[in-house]
Amino acid sequence: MTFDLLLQSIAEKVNLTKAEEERLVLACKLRRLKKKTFLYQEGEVQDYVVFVNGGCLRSYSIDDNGVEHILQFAPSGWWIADMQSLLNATPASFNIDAIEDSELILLKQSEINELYRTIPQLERYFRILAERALATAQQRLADALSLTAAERYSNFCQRYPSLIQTLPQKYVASYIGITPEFLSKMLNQPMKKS
Amino acid sequence: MTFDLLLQSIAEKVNLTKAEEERLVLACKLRRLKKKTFLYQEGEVQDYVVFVNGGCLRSYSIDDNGVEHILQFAPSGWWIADMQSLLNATPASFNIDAIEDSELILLKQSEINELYRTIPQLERYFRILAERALATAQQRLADALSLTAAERYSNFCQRYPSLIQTLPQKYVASYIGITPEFLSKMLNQPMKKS
DNA sequence: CGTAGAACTTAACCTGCATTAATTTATCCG
DNA sequence: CGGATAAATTAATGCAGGTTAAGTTCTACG
Repeated sequence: MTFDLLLQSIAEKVNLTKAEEERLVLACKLRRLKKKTFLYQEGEVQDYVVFVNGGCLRSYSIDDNGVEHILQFAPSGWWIADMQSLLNATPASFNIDAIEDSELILLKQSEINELYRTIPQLERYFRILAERALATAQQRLADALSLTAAERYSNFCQRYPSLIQTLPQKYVASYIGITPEFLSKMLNQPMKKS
Repeated sequence: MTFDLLLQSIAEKVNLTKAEEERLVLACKLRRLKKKTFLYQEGEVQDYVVFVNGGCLRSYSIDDNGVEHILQFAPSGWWIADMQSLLNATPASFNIDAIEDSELILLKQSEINELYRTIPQLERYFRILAERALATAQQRLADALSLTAAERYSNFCQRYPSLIQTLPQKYVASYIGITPEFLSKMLNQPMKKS
């Protein structure tokens, strides 16, 4: 069934009744997204929270020189959104597109707020989700401020061993904050400690 | 009253009854912290969430060379915690100390989880808090990846005009990810655009 | 007040990573 | 399979920001 992965992922954190699960599923929209096509672009208001049911998305910003900076990868089973745009209903400063052909479950922000009223456990689920995402973001920020490029690459490999296998190298470079050229050089040189 | 600022800050997001407010206050502990003294150090488990009732705290990591990297400032009215340590009950990788003499309201993580059961609105409050903090962290990460030091400084001034007035310059340097020497140079040179 | 320790400044030199550009290899798709 | 396009490599050169070190100003507090 299409919503299995979503419901299972929720069940790991909170318990919903069958009736609650059904109500939730009714609020969802399905969408397929071809590789390299956008879900959202900078400047649009992003009013959906996205669960990746299959495939892989990424969110990224584009700087003044046209260089992309990847903020997040969202493989199967992950959520992704531009929180700033979602919470304030302001134009997004990030883009989200598909790295592979993907299948998405969309939940409109306004629907979620409705659901909170009738399914308190869902609010708990998203609280837990936001707290964990915050913990991750804090750690990544600390890493960005204090580690060298080589250490950040090493971290990435440890934390996301499966992504390293499948992602084009240039995306990894963008995520850890260096150019593809420099990553290539690092990997093909007698590497130093760490 | 001591808990006015806390209750007011909660009331901006959700509504608690008087009875709920009282139950919350009963779970709180007060603590004063002298300037430059630690609330937590790296390696300890941080089991409290902290509301700053007066003064100012900061959280920061220390890298292999002994250099401090500030993750967050928490002036009066803000929350601060090491989420990783708090959620997983693992030793913290961040330090938290007082930049000024401060007065703190502490809430133990286990108490919060208890309170969620009897005060659903409190869970909503912390969901909103976590979501907003996440939005901020995402934006700061994007800035760290894509902006120059001068742009990050300019951003900081716009976003935290009051902090710029009171904070020692070296803390601002640490927050935006440069050395105090370089910040000083930037500020005393014919500055470029942005 | 005075003085000791912070905080800030200045300047010379250094380096990690960026930029550019040319070449090679991999991947997609008709 | 083959040709086009994207990804990865290599190498020369450049620069933002770091490092070190010495000097100066600020600030706390006895």
